[in-house]
Amino acid sequence: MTFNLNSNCSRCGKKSLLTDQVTGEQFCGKCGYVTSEKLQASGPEWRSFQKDGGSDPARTGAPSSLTIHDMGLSTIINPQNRDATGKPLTASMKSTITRLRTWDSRSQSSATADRNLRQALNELNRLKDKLTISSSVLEKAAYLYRKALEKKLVRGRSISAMIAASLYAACRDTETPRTLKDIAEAANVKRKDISRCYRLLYNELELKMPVVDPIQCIARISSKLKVTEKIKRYAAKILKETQKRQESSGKDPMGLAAAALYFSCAINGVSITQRDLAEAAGVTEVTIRNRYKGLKEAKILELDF
DNA sequence: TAAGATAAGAGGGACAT
DNA sequence: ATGTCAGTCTTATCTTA
Repeated sequence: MTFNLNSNCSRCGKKSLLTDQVTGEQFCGKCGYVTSEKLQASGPEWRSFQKDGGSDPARTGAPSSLTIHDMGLSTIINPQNRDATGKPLTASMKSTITRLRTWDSRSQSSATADRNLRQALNELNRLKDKLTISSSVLEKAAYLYRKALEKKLVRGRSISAMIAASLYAACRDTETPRTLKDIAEAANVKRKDISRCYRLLYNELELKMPVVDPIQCIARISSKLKVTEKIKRYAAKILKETQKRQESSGKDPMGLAAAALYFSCAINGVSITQRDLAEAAGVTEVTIRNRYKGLKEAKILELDF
């Protein structure tokens, strides 16, 4: 969308004519009067992505036109539901993009920001497949990244670290149990970098995150192991008790859940090695032992549920 | 072989300077 | 802003049952 300061609105007379980049309509920003429905051929050539394999950055933009103040480089998100390689988007990505288009049409995004966003969304799409993320979480992640972009938080940081951090934040917010480690492995970015970006998002966007519930983690760990419902329920009871006694603050929720499961197995006569449990939970055996020791010292294990 | 113990090192929060 | 401190978690190695 761009200002056309040379002409006046023929209804209200104000110099506030705007051009819709998609339809080419000219309308007045003050009174809404549409002055021209003629399609001006200044729309971007989206073909360039699909034809050239998308690797040439010089060909990613629209053809510039001097008739518009920004030379036609103000962008919209590609109205075709295809990714940068020309493949159709998945259904969940489609809804994400649809929402972003709405945002996009309302803000004057720069070409670089748009390119950045597109690259990030590509990465996000990749992560979704690796981590099996639901579409609502995905949208949240895209939204957060968008906010980060607006606040210029991405400058000087890697796109993949930032989009991974956005995804992690979205998972935290929706109580989807994914650890920093999970995401770091999927994104091929160091855990430390993602965590730094996450903290940045957390502070700058003033996010309020619910604390990770270890009970949620039980399901996640036991899905990788074959564990009966009974054992899961027992482990959940242990965790509820530790939460009640404030034994759980500051501890890795995955470690807590793993220790509770370990004990639950022991009580129910199921033998399971700390090693397998540690692997499924993504923590070390030492951590499980420490949490287990903590449970013993708190006498939680002496309770009869 | 599984589990426990110990030690060194990393990263981040709280708090003071 | 910067440094220190206590607490957590990880990695590695050794010991114990």
